[in-house]
Amino acid sequence: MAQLTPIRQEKVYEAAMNQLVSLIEDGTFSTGDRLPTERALAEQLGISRASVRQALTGLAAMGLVESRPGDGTYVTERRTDFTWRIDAASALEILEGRRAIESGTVRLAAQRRSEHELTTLREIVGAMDEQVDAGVHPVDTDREFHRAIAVAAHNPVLLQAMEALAQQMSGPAWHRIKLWGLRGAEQTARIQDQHRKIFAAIEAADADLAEALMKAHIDRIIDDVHIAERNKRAAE
Amino acid sequence: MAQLTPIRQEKVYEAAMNQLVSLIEDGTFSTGDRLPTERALAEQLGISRASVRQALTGLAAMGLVESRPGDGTYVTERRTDFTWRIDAASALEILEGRRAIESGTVRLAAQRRSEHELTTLREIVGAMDEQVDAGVHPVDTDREFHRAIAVAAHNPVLLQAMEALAQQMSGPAWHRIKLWGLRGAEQTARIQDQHRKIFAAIEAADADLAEALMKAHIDRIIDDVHIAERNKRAAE
DNA sequence: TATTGTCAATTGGTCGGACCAATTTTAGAA
DNA sequence: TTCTAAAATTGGTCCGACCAATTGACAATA
Repeated sequence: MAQLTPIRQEKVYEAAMNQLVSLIEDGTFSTGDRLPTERALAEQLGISRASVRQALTGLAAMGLVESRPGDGTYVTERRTDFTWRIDAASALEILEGRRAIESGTVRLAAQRRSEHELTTLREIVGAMDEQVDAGVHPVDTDREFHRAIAVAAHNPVLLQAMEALAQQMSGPAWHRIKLWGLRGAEQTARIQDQHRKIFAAIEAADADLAEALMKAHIDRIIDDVHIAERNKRAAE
Repeated sequence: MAQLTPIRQEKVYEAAMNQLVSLIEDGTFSTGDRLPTERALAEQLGISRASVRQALTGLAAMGLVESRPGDGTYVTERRTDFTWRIDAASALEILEGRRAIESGTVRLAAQRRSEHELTTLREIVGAMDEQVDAGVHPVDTDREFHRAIAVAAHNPVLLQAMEALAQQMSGPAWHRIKLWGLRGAEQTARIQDQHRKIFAAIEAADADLAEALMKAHIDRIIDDVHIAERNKRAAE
């Protein structure tokens, strides 16, 4: 006997849902747009408002649309950026956050980096080399380096977390650390050496090594901060 | 100036949805079970049948339940051809973020936890034990556990990062992951065992062990999501 | 002028009731 | 006992009504 497949009767509200999803996906209704009113949709689709509401409820549950009473129904903004509300924190607390986030980030970067991203990183390391040789502190380039790693990790969550922290690293507390801690040709050379090793580990796709190096890198900075705090207290 | 947050009025069908989701996630209604009839739910919840249907439509759109005319509404069995669209990817991204953040958090918690925080954690683990023994899935308690660890880490940056991620873990994909990714007495027992070991490491102030255990814990969940996704594709 | 208050129109949210179609159960007929 | 047809149950759809929130127009007020 032939294999019979059960007839699947498409429900009205499912049909409406599919139609609306198509219109949203092909851009007829773009993110932020307001959909026609429920009553208008009901009329245009030739179905009852109850069915329209079922369809919209489904879309809302999937996170595709959002309804506001008295206003209308809107296509949800595809928010890649969720709010990392990070209150002003001490330099140490931020560094501890970076230690966690960046050690996970560099691990993924070592596994996923593309050739192009590898080239970018190589260029950044080279640029830092030049600046160090010229006796300049590669502050901005350093930030670029860490950001490029986050990009290479191909994870927007971690990338945004890093950027949120980077933004915090411009407060007064952070400024003082640069003055007291990260001065001196010797420290600069040390940091640059760590950068080179981290890049090498990423290039070699050695995730464990890259993670360990990044932890050591930030741990050293944390130590510097501790020393800076101590010097500061002593100076007072 | 004080920060004002817009008042968000919970709609009736959303409240019903949340209540049903909870009951499904903690196993009161298990996979394959038949829910009460719409009319019964309407009466028990004290709302109209229309609102009940909205809630059920939402759950159906998330792939949590399935309705059959003339029969009833059932908690979805493992495979359904309903699209679990975009969200699987973002779920993995969030889990990767958690892996990084929580492994750093638990390390600090092991070093800094106070006696009081230790007591809190012990109580949470105990509560989870009871729930597991009672055959209930400790969904909320699990969240409490992870949050308590972040509190014990004494780092507001990491705590806020964790809460930001926790807030993201409420989309449709997550309900499905909880439903048929982390289901089964076996998996529940495994997870609870991991929780106990993590707590023990924190209690013993063994930061390295705690970090390793937390990574393994989340890696297993990531594996589960991969498996669930693979099952999904295989069923299509 | 600029702010505040008022009112009407619009829109989504909720409700109750009604009927249909599919399914299951029941009761009756063979 | 077995089969069949009616009845009860259940989800699917529709209608009409009212509520509550929002908006915009316009008057009132400082």
